[in-house]
Amino acid sequence: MNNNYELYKVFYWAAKTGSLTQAAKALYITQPSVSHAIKQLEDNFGITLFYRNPKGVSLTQEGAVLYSYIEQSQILITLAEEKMAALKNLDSGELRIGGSDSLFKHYILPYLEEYHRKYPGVRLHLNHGTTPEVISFLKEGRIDLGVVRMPITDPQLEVKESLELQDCFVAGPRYAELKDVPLSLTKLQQYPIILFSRNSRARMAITELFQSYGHTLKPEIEVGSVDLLIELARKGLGISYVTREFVSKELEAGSLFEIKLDVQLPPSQVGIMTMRSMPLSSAAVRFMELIV
Amino acid sequence: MNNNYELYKVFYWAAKTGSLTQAAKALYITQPSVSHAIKQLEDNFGITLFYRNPKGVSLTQEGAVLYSYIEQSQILITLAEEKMAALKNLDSGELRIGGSDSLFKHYILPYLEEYHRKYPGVRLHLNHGTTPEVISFLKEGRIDLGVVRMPITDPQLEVKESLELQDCFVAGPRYAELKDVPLSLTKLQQYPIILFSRNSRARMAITELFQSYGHTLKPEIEVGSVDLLIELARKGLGISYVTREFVSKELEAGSLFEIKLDVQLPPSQVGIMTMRSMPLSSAAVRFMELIV
DNA sequence: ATTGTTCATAGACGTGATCTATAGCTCCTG
DNA sequence: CAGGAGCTATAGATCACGTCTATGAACAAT
Repeated sequence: MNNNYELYKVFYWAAKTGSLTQAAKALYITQPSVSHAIKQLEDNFGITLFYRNPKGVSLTQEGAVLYSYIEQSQILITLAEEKMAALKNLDSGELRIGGSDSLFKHYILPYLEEYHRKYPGVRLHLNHGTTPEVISFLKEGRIDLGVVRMPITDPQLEVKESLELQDCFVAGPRYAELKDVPLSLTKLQQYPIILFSRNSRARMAITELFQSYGHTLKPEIEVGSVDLLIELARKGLGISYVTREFVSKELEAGSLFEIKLDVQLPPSQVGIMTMRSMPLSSAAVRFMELIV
Repeated sequence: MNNNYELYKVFYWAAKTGSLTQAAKALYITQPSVSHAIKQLEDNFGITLFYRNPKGVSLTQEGAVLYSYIEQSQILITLAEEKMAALKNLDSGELRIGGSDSLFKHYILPYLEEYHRKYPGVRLHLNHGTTPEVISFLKEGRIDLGVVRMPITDPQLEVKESLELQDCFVAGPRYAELKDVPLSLTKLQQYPIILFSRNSRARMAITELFQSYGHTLKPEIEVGSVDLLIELARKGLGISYVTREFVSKELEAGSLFEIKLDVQLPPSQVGIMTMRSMPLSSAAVRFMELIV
């Protein structure tokens, strides 16, 4: 009694339509094939499933019992196929992105809006965390892709550089005297420096830079949010180290200005990380296409 | 996207075991076959269903969605197959018999007891009614077989004669003077006759017999139950026309005696009716075997 | 009678599921 | 570090079996 499950599909349609001929049409096969399939089922079970009437077929007692199970089963399969089709053309599904709040706000957000407009059926999840946390999320399968600062060296990860950012020091009107005057690192350190407190890539990069010039960077203030970093600089509490692209509005408006240095600050790359071994969901693939 | 449902069986086992190799073993096919089947599903959907890990496979997001549907579907099919096996070897199912109460009580009952002992899983239904009613039940598919008096001439019905009965007149001690004295029909009619009231085969037969001898049978009392027929005769209220085999106990005990007639009363046949066009359920087939 | 249904059966055909063999990969172990 | 033991993927050959066409048989309706 090892039935090919395909036979149940035939049985389902035969029972549902009450006609082997109709079932054949629904399944795009010929009537003898249906006849044969039903016969197989009946032989395998050793039970007659249909009465053969002059104008079709009808279920026997036992056939009706079988149908009560098979009907549900077939409906589930149909639903499954519809669901998969929906997932494929992104009428449903979900996209889970990991990264820092600032990147979300200033880089990812416009793409997310566009994505959501195109695929309103896809549920969006944002998980913020530090770069190592985001990598963990990825490896645990909790997110589809991560948006972080380079460099990432993990061999398990596929990283695609997608955006170049330039970090810089900015200050508010209070320090107007520094405007347009190239500053040395030594001079800079005489002012209160405001840095991002968390162990971020950007923080590490600037610390290393100072060290390579023989300086030690000691921030006056440390904050946990990029927005706060900007706010504090505007209010004149010090000089903030921020990503230039994230303060473009303030720079244009004049509420902040960039401090020129006599050394070149290295640009930083933003990369999109994915797990090398894990195939991307369609939802994620489309987002990647969008962002490039 | 027109998947062979057999593929879902493979998918189910692959997902369930987390290993194509294990799935292959469960399905008694080879690992490449499983590999191939999964690939087909993935190609047809255009969606990757499994992550290929070094020690097996695991479901992707989309694969997990599919699994949630397919798992239910497959469980239903498994249940269906178990149910059908149970129906086949009569661990479940039902047997529905139509007939008269007297035949149930005096003829069918012992077979029903034996049947129930052999197949306790089969639910038994008895539907009593007159012969035409039983025939209707059969044609409406409300019973599997009918037990009735012959003759039955309906061409749609298959009838198997299974028992010969002899109807006779019986009386109680009150009429002891009639014992062992052959009686003519004319004489008989001088006594109060008790007949079954309903339009039964037995009643029709005896009425016809009287007519063939130029008499008209006018019962003093009519009752609707064979038991009452017997009871009234015992109490001396008249002479009952009953089936000899159904009063064998009373005849032996002496509470009733048979009245000899100078004419031969024709025997009557009991037949088991089934619908010619409808295959019998296994439960019914077994019962037929038992009763023959 | 005749025509149009229905399902069943027989036999031929060809696809496609399954097989064997093998490669590539990771992990574990001596 | 080499070798073994897992795992899955791929290629190519084979043949079972699902599907087809053609036909029959039974029944209903015109």
